[in-house]
Amino acid sequence: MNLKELATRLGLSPTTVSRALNGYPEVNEATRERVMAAARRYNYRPNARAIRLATGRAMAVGHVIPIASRHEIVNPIFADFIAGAGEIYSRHDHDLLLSVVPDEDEHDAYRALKSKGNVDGVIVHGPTLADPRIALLREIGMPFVVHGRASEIAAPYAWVDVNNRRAFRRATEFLLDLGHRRIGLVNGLEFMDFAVRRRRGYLDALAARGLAADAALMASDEMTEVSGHRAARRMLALPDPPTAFLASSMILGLGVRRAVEDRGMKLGRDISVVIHDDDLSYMKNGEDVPIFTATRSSVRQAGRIAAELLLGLIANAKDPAPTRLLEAELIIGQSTGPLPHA
Amino acid sequence: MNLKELATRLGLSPTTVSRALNGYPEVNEATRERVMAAARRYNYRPNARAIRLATGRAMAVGHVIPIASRHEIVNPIFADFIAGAGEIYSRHDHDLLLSVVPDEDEHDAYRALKSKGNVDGVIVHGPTLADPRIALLREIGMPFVVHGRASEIAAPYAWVDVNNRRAFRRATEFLLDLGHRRIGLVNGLEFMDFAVRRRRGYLDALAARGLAADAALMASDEMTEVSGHRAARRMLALPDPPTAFLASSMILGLGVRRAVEDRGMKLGRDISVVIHDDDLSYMKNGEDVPIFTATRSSVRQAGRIAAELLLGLIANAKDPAPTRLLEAELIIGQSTGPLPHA
DNA sequence: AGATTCGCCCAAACCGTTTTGGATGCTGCA
DNA sequence: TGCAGCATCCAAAACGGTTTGGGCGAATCT
Repeated sequence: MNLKELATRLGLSPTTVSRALNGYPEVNEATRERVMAAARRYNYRPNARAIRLATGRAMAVGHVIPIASRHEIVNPIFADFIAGAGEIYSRHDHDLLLSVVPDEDEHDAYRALKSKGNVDGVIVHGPTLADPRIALLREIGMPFVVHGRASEIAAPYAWVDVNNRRAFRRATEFLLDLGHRRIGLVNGLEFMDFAVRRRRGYLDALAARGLAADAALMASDEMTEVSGHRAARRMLALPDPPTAFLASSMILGLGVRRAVEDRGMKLGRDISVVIHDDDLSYMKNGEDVPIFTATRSSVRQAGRIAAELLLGLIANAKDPAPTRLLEAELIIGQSTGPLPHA
Repeated sequence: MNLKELATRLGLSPTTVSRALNGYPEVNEATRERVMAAARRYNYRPNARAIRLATGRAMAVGHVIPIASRHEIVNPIFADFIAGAGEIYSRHDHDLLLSVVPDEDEHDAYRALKSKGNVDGVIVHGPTLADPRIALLREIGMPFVVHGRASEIAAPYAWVDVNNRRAFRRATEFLLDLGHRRIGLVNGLEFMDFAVRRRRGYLDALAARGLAADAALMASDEMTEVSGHRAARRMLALPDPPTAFLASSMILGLGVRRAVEDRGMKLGRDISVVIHDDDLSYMKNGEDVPIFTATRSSVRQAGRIAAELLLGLIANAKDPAPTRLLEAELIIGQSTGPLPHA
């Protein structure tokens, strides 16, 4: 069942039927009803391929997820971010196109997306400090919103980000207030922008109290349970080990906890840990009382916001690039306590 | 730059250019070279929207991910499965369309996908025992591959699944061989097919040794850290607590571990735990020596296989439904040990 | 009453490809 | 020489919608 057939069945022209269905004003309300009814009756749904060709719009947005060829890690926050974004897309009748590409092919992927015309815009995930994708997308004229920021890029662009620096500054201050002086930072890879901001927040807090940073207490690696464990174990074996940790994710935090418990110590009593909690649906930080003290910011909500900004940008590309800075809340859980006196 | 313009620039008809680019034999090899060169030079890429309309194929496959409205949990294995599948799709020039829908709208979502024609086939995730989507998809004539199976559906359909029953039987036998007699099962929701099969495997092993199952030692809930913790805590508080656990996922296992350590016990010494390990990239089960003893099967690999089967099915829809049963390997880690004598 | 506007509808062009059904000229063979 | 066969190319018709640019009668204005 297509437009033409529906039109002949109704004794109308395709033009009128199209207009009736799309809510144009120049069609009699009675015939509109008639058309609507017939469409429902014959279960007519306009062919998406034809619409896309006719309108020149893809009615779709792309998410390119690069797979690093060395360490093939899929970002675990991805699922929740996409769930949030997808919610918005389907509400606006847009499709979500996922492109999984080896990271060396990423630029080609964006160019192809543009010239083949199968998306109207893209979300950029996991920006680095001077992420080259931003310049590329501007160059090829593809609307985009970055999830995160790229500190070293001055020109304006659209983004949604958590205030990572402030969050980690507050978290560090919280630990300092509890009396901790040796605080280990278990961070993500520091060519990622968010990781750099978090370290900066941590250093800010130390500096504000006149404390020197110790390179041995700062780890930067992939955000897996295993690497969290490795980093914490190393630090705990130091002659002057940390009494508290700051971990960049729940998963890293789980690794830290394992390292702590391997040494027969107890979280929240012997060792304090604060994590950043992305509020992942499958990785909830406890039920009523949080497992970990955490800086929390829902990545799903970030996905929703990013999607909304992008759709807005697609609708009128001339708008100035929108930005949105989300504040993380500090929630107190069972994993922190005052510095135990030795 | 489009076909027509490229054609006039070359002094050829669109027909010939199209054929040259698509490798049809009825075009002179010299002119083909010329066309190819020009296409590269002008960076011409055929418009995907037009191709789709002209060929009637969507060149895309859909993944519908239902969001349960009550518990809004995104399946954490999703990211890795999709990464695997996406790898195959991009190799075959297909797009991956993600549809995030509230689960009560899922049927509509499939129908819409079909009648709007924006995919050629779909992957069905997380089948239940008598999953209604299978009948629906067959009815509307949409090629599909199920990730998992639906035990109560007799008619043939395409699927990729792990041998969950055998995996859990082996895991249980492994614990029994270590001397454990009270083994707690921390399972997923048992309207999910995989969860039922796993319980069956567990029960098989018990029955084979003439052991009675104890309902108090079987939990079934969402697969989150928190619910793993809750289930294990409850069981450990029993008058006759388990000495070993079988957990349906790494994340559940982490919850179990927390419950064990909450009671001051040590994994692998006081309490044994075997998990099912989906080999998620961000949740590796240790590096050289596995953290958990586990039945392992890569969900990413399953994604690759499912994608390949689906593309095959799309290419010739008349083929009999392909199926693939993957065996999990049992890997021995640090989380299991002989029954400590009381 | 005649001119103008308005409400409603339609024919045809268009989007950018693929595909159908020839057309043309050259080669080879009887 | 005549004709079939082949290699190579092309015009035009799809694909299924949207959009442009009217057309036509009835209502409104002057």
